[in-house]
Amino acid sequence: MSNPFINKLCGYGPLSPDDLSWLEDACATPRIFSARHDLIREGDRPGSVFVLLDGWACRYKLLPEGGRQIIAFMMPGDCCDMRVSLLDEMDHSLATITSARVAMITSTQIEMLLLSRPAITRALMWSQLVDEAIMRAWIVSIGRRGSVERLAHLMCELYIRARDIGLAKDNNIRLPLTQIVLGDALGLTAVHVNRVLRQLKTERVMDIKGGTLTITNPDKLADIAGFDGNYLHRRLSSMILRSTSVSSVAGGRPADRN
Amino acid sequence: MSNPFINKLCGYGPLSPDDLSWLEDACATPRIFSARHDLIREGDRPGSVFVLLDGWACRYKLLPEGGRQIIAFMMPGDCCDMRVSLLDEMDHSLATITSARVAMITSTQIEMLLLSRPAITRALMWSQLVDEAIMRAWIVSIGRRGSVERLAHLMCELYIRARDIGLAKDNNIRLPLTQIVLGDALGLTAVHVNRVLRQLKTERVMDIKGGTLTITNPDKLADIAGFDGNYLHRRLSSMILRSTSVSSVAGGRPADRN
DNA sequence: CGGCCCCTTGAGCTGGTTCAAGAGATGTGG
DNA sequence: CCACATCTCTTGAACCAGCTCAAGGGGCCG
Repeated sequence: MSNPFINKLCGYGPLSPDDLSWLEDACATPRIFSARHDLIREGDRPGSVFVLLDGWACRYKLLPEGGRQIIAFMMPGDCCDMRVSLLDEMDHSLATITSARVAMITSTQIEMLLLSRPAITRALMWSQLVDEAIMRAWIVSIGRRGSVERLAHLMCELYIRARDIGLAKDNNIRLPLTQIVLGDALGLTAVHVNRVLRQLKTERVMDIKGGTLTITNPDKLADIAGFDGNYLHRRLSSMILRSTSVSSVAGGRPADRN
Repeated sequence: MSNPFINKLCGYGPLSPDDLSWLEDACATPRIFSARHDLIREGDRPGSVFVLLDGWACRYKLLPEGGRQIIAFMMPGDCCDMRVSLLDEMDHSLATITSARVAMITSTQIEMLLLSRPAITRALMWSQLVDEAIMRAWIVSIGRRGSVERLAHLMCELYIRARDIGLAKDNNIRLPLTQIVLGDALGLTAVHVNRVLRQLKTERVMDIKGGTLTITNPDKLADIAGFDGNYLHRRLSSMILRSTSVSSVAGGRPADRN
């Protein structure tokens, strides 16, 4: 069985056979967690780096009043920041969404990696840069996009990411996210997520049914979202979803809004 | 004149005299930029790492429809991610807010740093982890907090950060942000920012006047914001603003919202 | 079979937006 | 040093996107 984490890192730069076997070893004894299980909580001392080998997970924070905001989705191959072990306290939590297979790399292994495995370190840096770029995109979405655009944008992101790790068939991906979870990620109510989904379904743009996302009209979806995938910094794969309408932005205008 | 960047890094771990002089050199020839000047734009190829020595700056993204979302504020001592030079294309822009003195460290210098200056590298990692934590906090704020809490939370963040670099006198900090800029950061309209500010002023919590933020009632501000500063991962300074109401969250509850 | 989520839909409410217009600021050139 | 132009701030009034509350239906698991 291939390791999605290793596949992903390979996409970010060439790794030696030594590197590969180091990674194999590090992932050799994954643990299985059930769905909706906290891997680590805000306030905990970070022990090891989590690498998601199978299933879905998310980072989230809870609010005093009881609300939850999801900060990132993790899918197979994703891992949490390799530098977390520097911190003495987690500032957010990590939980599975589905049941999941996760490898845990100890901080001593990470230390070793940083010292003696520059190629892996570099690949991990890439992967972290992408994760950060995704967070920036979330801030923009939540801050400035309406609910339809926002949901469309997230679907574009998740579709491309799933596609890049070989999880897309036709225009389908597995998307085991309830409307509640989507709401917590998008800063919306589950009720409103439901209405937005219905609208997009009615307009023959996309549909989520039975844990599967089907993108009926990719161009229209990307157009609604104002999606420009450059922030995902994929080097490899060609992209199906490409924005037709947004390219003009890149051109740029001065910093005139102030 | 002391270098706020070096001061900040020193706060994250001990640096040798060699490290210090390396940093001095790297910052030796800063450039001055006028206010509201783009340092680098989305789509540009990143050339060097920007280190803000004086003034304020921000990261932002523009939307197709013309809106702007600010993603982060930078104050003296802050720098952009040292790994950006890995990327072939910026996914966001960087602009000054006030006139600013900024050092530019070339990617070759960064390469050298990564190879031969582990203590600096480590300190930079810390600083990046904090920047990421701040982004997470922004996602939570924008996604789940009402406008008053949201603005209060941002003010707590900026106050603490300014304070930690010695820019606070009493309960004042310089805050050269227009209501438009605040709106672009908070995902709100300038008009509504104005109303929120008026409310907080009327309630004797805080006030922004003439480019200066005055926190009249720190406890109440932190309370409104639901502010818990742990995410800023300060090791050093004691904290004036501490949340009285939020500690219960850390305790935790299972991942039961799904 | 029963219970518990999750999804779905409706109706009314509200926080924040939009539009508009006037009053400070701030800066710039003569 | 004044006059003018251009921002920014402020306030009001109407509107609307998304929320809240509520209630029924469907699917999955024990």
